[in-house]
Amino acid sequence: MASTIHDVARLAGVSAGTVSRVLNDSPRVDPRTRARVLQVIEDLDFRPSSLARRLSTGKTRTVAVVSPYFTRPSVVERLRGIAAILSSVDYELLVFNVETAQQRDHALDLLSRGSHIDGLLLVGLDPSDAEVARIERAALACVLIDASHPRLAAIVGDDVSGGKLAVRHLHELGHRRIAFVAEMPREAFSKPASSLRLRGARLESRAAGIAQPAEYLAVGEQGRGRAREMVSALLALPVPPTGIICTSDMQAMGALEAARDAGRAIPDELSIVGYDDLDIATYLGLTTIRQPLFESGMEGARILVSQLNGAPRRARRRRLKIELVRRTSTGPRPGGDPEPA
Amino acid sequence: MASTIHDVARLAGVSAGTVSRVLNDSPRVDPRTRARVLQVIEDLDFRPSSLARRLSTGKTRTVAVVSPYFTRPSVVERLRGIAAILSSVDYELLVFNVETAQQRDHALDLLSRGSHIDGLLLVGLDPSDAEVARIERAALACVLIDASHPRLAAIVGDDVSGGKLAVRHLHELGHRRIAFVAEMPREAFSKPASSLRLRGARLESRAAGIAQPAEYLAVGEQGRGRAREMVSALLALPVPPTGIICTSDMQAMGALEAARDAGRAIPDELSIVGYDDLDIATYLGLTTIRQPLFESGMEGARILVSQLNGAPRRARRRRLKIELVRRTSTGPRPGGDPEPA
DNA sequence: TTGTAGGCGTTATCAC
DNA sequence: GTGATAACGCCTACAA
Repeated sequence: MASTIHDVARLAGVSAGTVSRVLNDSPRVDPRTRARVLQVIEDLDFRPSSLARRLSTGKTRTVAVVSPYFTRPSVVERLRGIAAILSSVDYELLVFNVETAQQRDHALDLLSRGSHIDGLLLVGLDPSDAEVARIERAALACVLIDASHPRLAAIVGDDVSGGKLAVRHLHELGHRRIAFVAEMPREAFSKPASSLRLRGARLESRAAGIAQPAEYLAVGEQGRGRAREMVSALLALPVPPTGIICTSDMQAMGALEAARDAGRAIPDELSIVGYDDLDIATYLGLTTIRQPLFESGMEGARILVSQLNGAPRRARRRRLKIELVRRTSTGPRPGGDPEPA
Repeated sequence: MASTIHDVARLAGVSAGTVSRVLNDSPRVDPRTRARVLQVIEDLDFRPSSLARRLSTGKTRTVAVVSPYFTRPSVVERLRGIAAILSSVDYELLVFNVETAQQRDHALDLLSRGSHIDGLLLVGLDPSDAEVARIERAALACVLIDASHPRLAAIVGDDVSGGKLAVRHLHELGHRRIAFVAEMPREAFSKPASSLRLRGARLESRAAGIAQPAEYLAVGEQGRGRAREMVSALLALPVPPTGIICTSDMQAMGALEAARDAGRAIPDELSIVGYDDLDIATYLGLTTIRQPLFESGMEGARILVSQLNGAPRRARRRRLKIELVRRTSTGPRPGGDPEPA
């Protein structure tokens, strides 16, 4: 049905090779033949089969991105950055959403062997050594976003600093009773950024001489619902925290709900800090740690493309800047005067 | 570098054809040869090149989805439904995010000719007759989601009914001064669902004898920010509306912000209705029209796959049920007693 | 400048 | 059952 390069050749009275040269605008072709060929191409509405071309050249101009829960707002934003870059340089984008360990393995296996992609972008997903070995064997370019591995290039947020920033902010506002709400997905696809943020928070707490009682640490599945439960429990404590630091904005939303449930005024009775600075954060007036999600996607894609263009595949770790965005969900510690430790 | 079917053949002492038969588990192959071949495949960690296979069979097991603004929450949810079905039947998913008319044309052109996909899913995007012709010529299966065309299968929400439902709800609560906030994207990719919802709303208004002054209709770009502006203007009117119907939850968020800005209590002084029932709607307590986004994606993908499996490609329009979800953003008309028209 | 021939890695149609 | 052989549609030496 669809016409081939041979049809064009025949109608233009040239050989298939010549048509191919026109297609790839090789310099060595007579202007008049070129014109003739182009005319026939136009008439036939002919487009070369990208499949055949790929097989022949070994280049697919396709990259795959695999990510757990690609539906999460933070991931979507990264995906958007990736798509923006790729479409600008005319690469196609294959997406794999993985929600179970099995899907994860399947996708990675498929991609590192099927040889129908040039590059791989892993977001929020730490590959195993064996997987990295296969990726290298397949000569695939690969960049990690919000994940890491010693042999691969990676884009990460500065999560430890982010955690520190959050604590410092509350500390400066006079808070001494600070609780943490962290996420620990059921399926651990990566050493969660969450734990790094938590680590930063604890480091800063220690440095500032803030006590960290065990009951002030709540860890649970990601998402608003679970966070709401956990924060409700925190607020029901005999000595509840005056500040709560969440490792994501979604969790912070849950915290806001819990505060509302418990009748705690924000920020007069309770301060809440989120992480990500999603779009809704401005709506919520949420004080949060902003990390450049869109940019992380762009940057990861850029590096991948440069590797695809022949740049050396160094295992460099690029750490993106974060910053605290102060809004109205945080305020001075209730009570007025400093609290005895 | 990577091994081919011939390497396997050689090492197993058979012909490539036989290896191929083993790969596609054809019945007519001696159990012992099969075992031998499988062993070699294992040893070599061999996987057939999907590219070569595709070229040879003409089937790619890949479908593309193209959508404007695939980053919008409602689209993401649909995408998730699509991905769920496709991965379950082992199809790969190529995504095209289009944000300009040019990208849109480019994507459609590319896909309908490159012949490297089996099917096409268009979400929120009405193809032109010419485009449909090309799609048919390329023998591509194609299903529309939240869009329509006389010659293609489509999944749509019952937008007209949704608009009616919203008006009926406010009417029953006693409201007589009802304003509409609709979205009109800068680039019109499809006859926006928004306008259908609006139509339903107007029909119901007329039926209920509700006046529809021109100043009660605000149309602007999608998104929270613009809606906030438009609603602020509505609230500043000499005779402001007591109820506002938005054609999306994002706009409803903007409306809530505007109400907050203007110091209007929700729902005591102002009722607001959204559309979509996004995840945040529960957080906001937003009364809204729920449409099954995830299901629409699944259903669209299902139909596409069935077509790919040989089902007839009928241009059937499947209309998904919607329902009103009542929450706390709507209440009785302020003032108590009925208003003189 | 252009044509020819071989190859990319499979599958499919024949014979044997 | 299994092995040649010819597609699939393009690219790219190598020749001419």
